[in-house]
Amino acid sequence: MAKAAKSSGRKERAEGKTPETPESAESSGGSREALIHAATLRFGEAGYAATSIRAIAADAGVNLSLISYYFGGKQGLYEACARDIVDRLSAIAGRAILPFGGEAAELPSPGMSLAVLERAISAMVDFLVRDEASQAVTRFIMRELGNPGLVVDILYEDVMQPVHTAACRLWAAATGGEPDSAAVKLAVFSLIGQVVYFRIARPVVMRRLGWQQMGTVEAEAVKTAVIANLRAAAHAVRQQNGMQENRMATS
Amino acid sequence: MAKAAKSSGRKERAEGKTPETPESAESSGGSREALIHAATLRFGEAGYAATSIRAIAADAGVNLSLISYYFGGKQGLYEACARDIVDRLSAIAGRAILPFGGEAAELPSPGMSLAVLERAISAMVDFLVRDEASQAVTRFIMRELGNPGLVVDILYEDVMQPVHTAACRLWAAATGGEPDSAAVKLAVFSLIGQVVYFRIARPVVMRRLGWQQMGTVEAEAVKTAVIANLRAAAHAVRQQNGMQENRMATS
DNA sequence: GACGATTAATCAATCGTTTGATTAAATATT
DNA sequence: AATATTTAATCAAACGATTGATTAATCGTC
Repeated sequence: MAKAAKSSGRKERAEGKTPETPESAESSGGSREALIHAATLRFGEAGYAATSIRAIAADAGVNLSLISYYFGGKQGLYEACARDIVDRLSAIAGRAILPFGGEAAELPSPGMSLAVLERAISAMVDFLVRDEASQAVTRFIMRELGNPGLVVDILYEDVMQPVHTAACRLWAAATGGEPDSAAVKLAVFSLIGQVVYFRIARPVVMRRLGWQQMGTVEAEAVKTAVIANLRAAAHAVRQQNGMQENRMATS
Repeated sequence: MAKAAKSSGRKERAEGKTPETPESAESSGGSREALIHAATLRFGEAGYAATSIRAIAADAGVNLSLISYYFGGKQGLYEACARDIVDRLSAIAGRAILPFGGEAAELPSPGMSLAVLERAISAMVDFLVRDEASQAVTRFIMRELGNPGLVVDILYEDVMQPVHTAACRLWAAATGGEPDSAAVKLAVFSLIGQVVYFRIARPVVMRRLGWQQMGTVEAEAVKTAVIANLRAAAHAVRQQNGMQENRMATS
């Protein structure tokens, strides 16, 4: 918040001298990347305030002062992590759903649109619920959503908004609705929400289901449940919109 | 963690004298309650590490040392807040859904069971998505879910497990299924997840929908979307279970 | 030798906690 | 009833530890 102003007008020292994102990738011995990697894990696990830059430096195996040297301070390191996460997620989304539902994409048939959505949901479950490596990223984002600021702005513009818009176009194509209508947007949010919740409430879900882990079979069960809801909702909306179902063998 | 042992074996002074939960409610001038109230807000907003006990004491208008005096320290105060939240939520759940789907409750007809679930979802949206006062509580719980510990254990046993079990019984009664089956449990989790997500991703949802606030009409739109999914899913499962629909005017 | 990268040492600030004293109320003793 | 004793509640002050940040010196390479 007031940190951006502070980091820009700090002293004379860091004034424009901070090697902000050395374009030449790994100019150093990788200290910069090691710091971002270690910091993303730490920040994701415990949050900003609970994480000390000493712990991050120790994890990265570099000296404490390199944080100020490369990022101007703790806040700058945090923002670099956020930028890194946004870039990674943006890259994933760019090749996952945008090619099918993006602005420039040719929309598939209703049946195919639904199938594309189902595969997207499936991939989302694998990433969010199963992949252990995504835990830190997920928590990082959820924490930001708690105190919406600049990071959420960027995340929304670069990732969430494009993905949600693409999903809305697919959903509208699948059910016969207006892609920009509130009903479609809310329906898509509901769909996403189910998956996200299985990530957030994972310990509760596992406990209630008696699961010892979240492996292949458990993730498959989650997919089945969410996709069943997706199909049921699509079917209901189709009928409401007077759309004819093209019965096809649902695997 | 090591705090429990420490607070019990402090010195001679507080040895067993720490007024742990003075049964006589407001024995003091309300300092204890003021601390819990202020701490719940602060902890909920910024998290444990980011909150200083000085800020809490200032909010509560009491002296700093009273935190150690009443709760043995910061950790003890945090746990007292968690206990307080669990108690409040447990009381809400006790009169919201347990009377209809609880172990001892007489299960309503399929149609009525669905209606009860719909009303429960509606109340959940009002509390989670609309009520501003619930924000701190919600964040408090989500943070705990991130690092599941003793608090999550208690929360699960006293609130989540009973509520989810009751909802499963209602869902099974409404769709004709086994209340203890994995499919039913996951379906109910999906339902809850939709509502919770609208709370977590509130800033994103509002932005995407172009909403300036989350008032009555917006909450109503969310309810409509989630309940539509509930009905669609119930309809699909009913058909799959060879259950006959009793068409009734859906408002 | 110039310069970017790295280091150890140190800074002031803030943290949670502890201390000793003070006040007011309750309890016991006379 | 009056007095002495004990207890609970509150406070200001200080403590040691840790925090993020900064400084000046060193290293390695071109």
